[in-house]
Amino acid sequence: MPTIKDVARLAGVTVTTVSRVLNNRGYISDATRQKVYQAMEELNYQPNEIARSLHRRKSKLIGLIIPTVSHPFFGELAGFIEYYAHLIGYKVLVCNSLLDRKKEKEYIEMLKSNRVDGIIMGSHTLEVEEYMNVNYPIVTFDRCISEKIPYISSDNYEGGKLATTLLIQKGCKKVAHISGNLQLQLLANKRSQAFIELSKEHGIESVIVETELNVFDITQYEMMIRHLLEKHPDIDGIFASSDVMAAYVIQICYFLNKRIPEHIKIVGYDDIKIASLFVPPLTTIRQPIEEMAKCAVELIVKQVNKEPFERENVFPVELVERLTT
Amino acid sequence: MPTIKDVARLAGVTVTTVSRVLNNRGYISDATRQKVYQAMEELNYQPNEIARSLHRRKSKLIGLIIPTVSHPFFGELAGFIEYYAHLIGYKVLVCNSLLDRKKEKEYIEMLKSNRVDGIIMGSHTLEVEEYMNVNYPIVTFDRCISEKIPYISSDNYEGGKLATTLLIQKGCKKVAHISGNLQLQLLANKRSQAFIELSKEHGIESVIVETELNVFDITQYEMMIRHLLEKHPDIDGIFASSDVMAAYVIQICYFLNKRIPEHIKIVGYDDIKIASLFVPPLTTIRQPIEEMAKCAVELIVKQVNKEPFERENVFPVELVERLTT
DNA sequence: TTCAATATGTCAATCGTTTGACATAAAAGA
DNA sequence: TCTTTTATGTCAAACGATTGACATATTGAA
Repeated sequence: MPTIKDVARLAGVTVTTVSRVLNNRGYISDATRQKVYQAMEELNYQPNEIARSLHRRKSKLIGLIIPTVSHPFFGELAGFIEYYAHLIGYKVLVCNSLLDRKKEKEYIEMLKSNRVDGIIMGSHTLEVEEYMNVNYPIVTFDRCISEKIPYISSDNYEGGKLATTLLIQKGCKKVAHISGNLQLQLLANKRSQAFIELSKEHGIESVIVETELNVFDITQYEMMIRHLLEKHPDIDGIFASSDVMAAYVIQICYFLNKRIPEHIKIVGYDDIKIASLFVPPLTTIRQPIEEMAKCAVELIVKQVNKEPFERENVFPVELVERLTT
Repeated sequence: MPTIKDVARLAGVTVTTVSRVLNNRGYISDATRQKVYQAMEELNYQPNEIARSLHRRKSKLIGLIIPTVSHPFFGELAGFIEYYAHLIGYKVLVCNSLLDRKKEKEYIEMLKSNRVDGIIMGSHTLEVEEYMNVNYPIVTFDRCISEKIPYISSDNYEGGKLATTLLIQKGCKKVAHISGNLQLQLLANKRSQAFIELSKEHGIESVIVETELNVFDITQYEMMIRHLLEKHPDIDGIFASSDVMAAYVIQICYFLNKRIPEHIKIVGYDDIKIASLFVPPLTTIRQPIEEMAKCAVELIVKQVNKEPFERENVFPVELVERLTT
């Protein structure tokens, strides 16, 4: 691989000059600039970003830790994060924690070693204290870690409220909620909180089942939902805390010959792309994933540049009514 | 951030010694080793991987270029690639080309600048020649670029054959195929080729519609499929070249009151996780995504280590029969 | 006692780039 | 003509780690 020296030699100038054209600083005549460009072209020269990073002590790298990019919600989130990062010259190092505490910790260490400029945390199995000595620009999804660390979330309470209210309005007499893991101190728990409060407020019978940690044990999900519907055959409304979860519900209802929305109504959460392709198309609470992703990148950049930023970034949620309610 | 010098100072040894314990080379007494570890602990020291990369001229970075991680197939692929890369100490830089030629080129340049150890290409809008001066370990998904570059694909012809044969066996009289973009020189085109040959061989009427490049124009897909089914209302079997595409088909059939599988049978391709959650659950051709991802990482590593490797890596495909046929 | 193995230190180059300080020379403006 | 401005060069340190060559000192074993 050619270095800046090779370029300098070929262009008949010094490395200082090459560096000057590379970084647009100091005086450079057009003639020299052209010579240098030509030499770079000829050698197929690419400045070594590693050396640059080392020197300027900025890697232009953002670390992204999520449960897994293969989950549609996080996949879309990661896609947008990478999109907005790329727009401003940042690269994204994707880390799939699989909600494994050990991996999550390893990844944080790894990202620190690689001197990423910031970390976006969308996976939260670690204790709050563990973040204390991460003296990095950091942004959190759906979890409030400390006074200093900014977080991003959708308006979870409002989302839970919209979902629950819709079910009640549509005439449900007994509603169920499939929540995420409530042990983790996630802001998403407010969805469940809203569900509980609203159904109580309206005097509607309600039941909650909680999801285990291991996100992708398909048969386990099936069992759980099946069990729920068999134990409470009179459930006529379900608020699932994610669209993927709602997909399970829809399918099980199909096998149980419960017609949607006649016998049972379903509301999801997230509004991932494929939710509109379910049969029937899923009514869900839309999180503005793109805006949230953009915000995450901006929050990292602001911290890098030592600009002021908002700590609380709660995004409005929207009820997208399709055909499951 | 503390450096190796700070550690040396605190431990009362030289940087050479610290480096020796860090890299496990030369003689080191247990006592010194402990002192050094303690100093590292105390300072919360993380060796600077950027400096290391610069010196050893290996970044332990793999670049992954795909259309977008938010597409379920590529999301799952990316997830597994990251998983296997992480197992052996590699990190993954994810690049979403959005099938934009310019972005794809930019990303290749960027990855070269960042001196990634290898590139996994899953997005192919570029001309073959453009790859010529990528003198990197490289692996390709579903495209054969040159004599030297290894590629990975599923047994596309066999997949197309299995799908088409199944439709015919199940009694379809007029079958349709929704292909990807056939201009791109992808190996996936063999799915279409098999479809054409098999339906002709069995004397079955067939029709093909081709997908445009812009992957995610939802309404466009809908229009296309709707148009297809309206123009040919007697189609009773569809082979979609991806599960996502099949999801569109299923939904449109639902709206058109075509019952699946009674009136029309559908086969997808990929077997993404969510395909089993469709209603009805999708019959599809399974690509062994995990094995393919593992292979991609291994092929990069083998090239990095200058070990011999296979150029053609075609993975067997499996018919997963669910309820749409 | 002597030799080898073990343990650590010293020194400096290297990876590829940036940058500051300074020198020099040509071109341009007053 | 004299002074700026512009254009380039020279030199060397810095970023943070690795490594080879060599020196020295302490062990322990023969």
